[in-house]
Amino acid sequence: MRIHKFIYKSMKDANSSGGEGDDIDWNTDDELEIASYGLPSSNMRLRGGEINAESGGEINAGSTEIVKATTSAVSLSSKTIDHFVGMGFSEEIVARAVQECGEENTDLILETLLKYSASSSASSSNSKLVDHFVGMGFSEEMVAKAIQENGDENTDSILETLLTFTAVEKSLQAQNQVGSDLSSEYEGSFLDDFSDIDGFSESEETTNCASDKENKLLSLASMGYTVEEASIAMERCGSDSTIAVLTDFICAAQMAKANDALLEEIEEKVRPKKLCNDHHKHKKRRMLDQGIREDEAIRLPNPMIGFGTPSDPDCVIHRKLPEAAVGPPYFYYENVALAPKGVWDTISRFLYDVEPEFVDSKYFCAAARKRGYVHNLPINNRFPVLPLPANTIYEALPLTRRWWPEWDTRTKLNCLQTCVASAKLTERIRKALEKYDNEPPYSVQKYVMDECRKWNLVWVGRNKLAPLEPDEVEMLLGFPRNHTRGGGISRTDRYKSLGNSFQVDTVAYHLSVLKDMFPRGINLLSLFSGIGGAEVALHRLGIPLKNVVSVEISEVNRSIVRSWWEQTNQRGTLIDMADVQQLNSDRLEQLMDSFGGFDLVVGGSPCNNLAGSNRYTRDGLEGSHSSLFYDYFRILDIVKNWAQVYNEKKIVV
DNA sequence: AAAAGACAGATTGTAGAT
DNA sequence: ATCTACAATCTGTCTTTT
Repeated sequence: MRIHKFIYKSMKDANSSGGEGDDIDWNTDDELEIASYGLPSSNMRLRGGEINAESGGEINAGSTEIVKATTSAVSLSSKTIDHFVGMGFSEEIVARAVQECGEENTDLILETLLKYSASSSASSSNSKLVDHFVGMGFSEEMVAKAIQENGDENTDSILETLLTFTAVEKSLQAQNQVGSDLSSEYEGSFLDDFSDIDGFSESEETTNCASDKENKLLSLASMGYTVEEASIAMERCGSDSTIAVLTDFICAAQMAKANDALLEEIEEKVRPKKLCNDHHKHKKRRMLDQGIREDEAIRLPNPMIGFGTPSDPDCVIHRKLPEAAVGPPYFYYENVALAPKGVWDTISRFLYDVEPEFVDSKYFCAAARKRGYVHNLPINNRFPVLPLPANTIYEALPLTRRWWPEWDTRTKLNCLQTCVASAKLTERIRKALEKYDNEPPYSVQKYVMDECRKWNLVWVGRNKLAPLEPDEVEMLLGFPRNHTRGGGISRTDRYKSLGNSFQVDTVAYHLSVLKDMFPRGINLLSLFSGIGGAEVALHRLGIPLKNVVSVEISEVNRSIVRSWWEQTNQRGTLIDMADVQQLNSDRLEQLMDSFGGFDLVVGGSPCNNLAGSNRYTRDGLEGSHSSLFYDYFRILDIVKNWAQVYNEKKIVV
């Protein structure tokens, strides 16, 4: 508990220049500077070589790890003193501690400093005690109540009580998200209600899981993060995540918020000028605004060909990956390109600041599919799988050619989605067209074409349009015929599974560089596998699949992949499971220990809260499904850390 | 109960015009 | 530089049918 007290205090001190209440309060100049350049989490990462062990419910375990990581990450020599002073210790004390312990052993120095800190706070008088905790950011009222309950002797239990108060208060606020103004109301009432709430929480949360969760929450709170941040992080990353992963998450979230705050700050600065000198300054503000956004925000390329396509292979010859991103293991993450603003910035920031490769599959096949791919694969010497797919609608669906009118100039289909047009619609179109013997007037053509583009209709007879058959979608996406057919899957589910899948030729092109690197095959971790687009792509490339761990929530999809696996005479092992959220580090490490880790981690997390077609719950990356992205990150991070430790061991041996 | 059918705009970015 | 029109979009929910 002492350690927490200290860290909490030092964080608060470091952040004293701004921020209050629920807002993220990290406003030191250095951090804002980092944020303003859109720089990565990698600079902020608290990742040491040996912090991937799960904390076993001990309240101190998590934060001790962080302290170790932080200290070992800092270079020794003259910077040591600055480092600890920056943590909130006085220069005098640090100097003494360094003298006592030597410069080398930063852990020991920290321990000594903590002892100093603890003994000094233990000698405080009562009023000093109140000030002490108020200085930490607790309200006077709360502190008084806590001291009353615990006496003024035991500072540890006082702090514990305060943290519990805060946690309860915050969770109350979170539950009643009526508005930010409510906090003052709660401040008045929480003390009276507290005993009841306490009883409730104790009776409800007595399982190990819950107490571990609570401990982590408290650990994070004591590190200076708000309980709100901490609980969001635990929700996103899973409650069994290590403190390191959780702090990673929070840091990245803070980055995002800081970026927004910075923008607002600048706008605030310029806004008064706009008022006194309307037109001119208005323009200037826009320019400034756009200037920053252009630097910050990820923009979609036009044409959307990424780092090259089979027909145009040499767009970008070389790229430099951020160090934290360099594999092995290799990773490949996919989602819709046309996501709400800021989504790709967040995704990229989490995935080690790798720039997404945006590719439209219309450069690979006869249907468009605008997707972003974040991966750390080499991009030279890619090659397409053979046979090359049909490149136009005519080639893909030759029987439609006969009925295709002159005025329908489409050569490519639009994105293949999960829903198809109704029979009613195609009937309306037919009736509209039947009024005319020859070519319909422009207005009708326009109507028909709009519907054709919206629903991907194709001509199957005179005046007769139809949605694509599941077989045709299969073929267009590069899957073997009947891949999703039979075995108990309905037609509707086929459309749904296919609509949510990879375009195999596109993905295979990107993955093709692995063939020479892994002639004996790879171990694959496939998250959100769907109908196995990645597996099919690798198989079609002739890359042997040794061990495949496939995680997919839909039972019919798992069955499709299993069936494909058996039909293609695979020599490897397919392990499938349902829920990425249930895939914890213990299970992962057990798997990785058994066959030597993963060579590739593929995943396309749910897009339904990002996709433009969603009228109801397009909530962005924090949506109930799309937030599973954070599980991709969590799991990838575990795999990367495992690989790092594994490689270090290999070097030693 | 499961499957199929019908229908529900908004958020983006872009190209062209002013 | 702004404005405007236009195009694209791995969907959800309710109702009807099987």
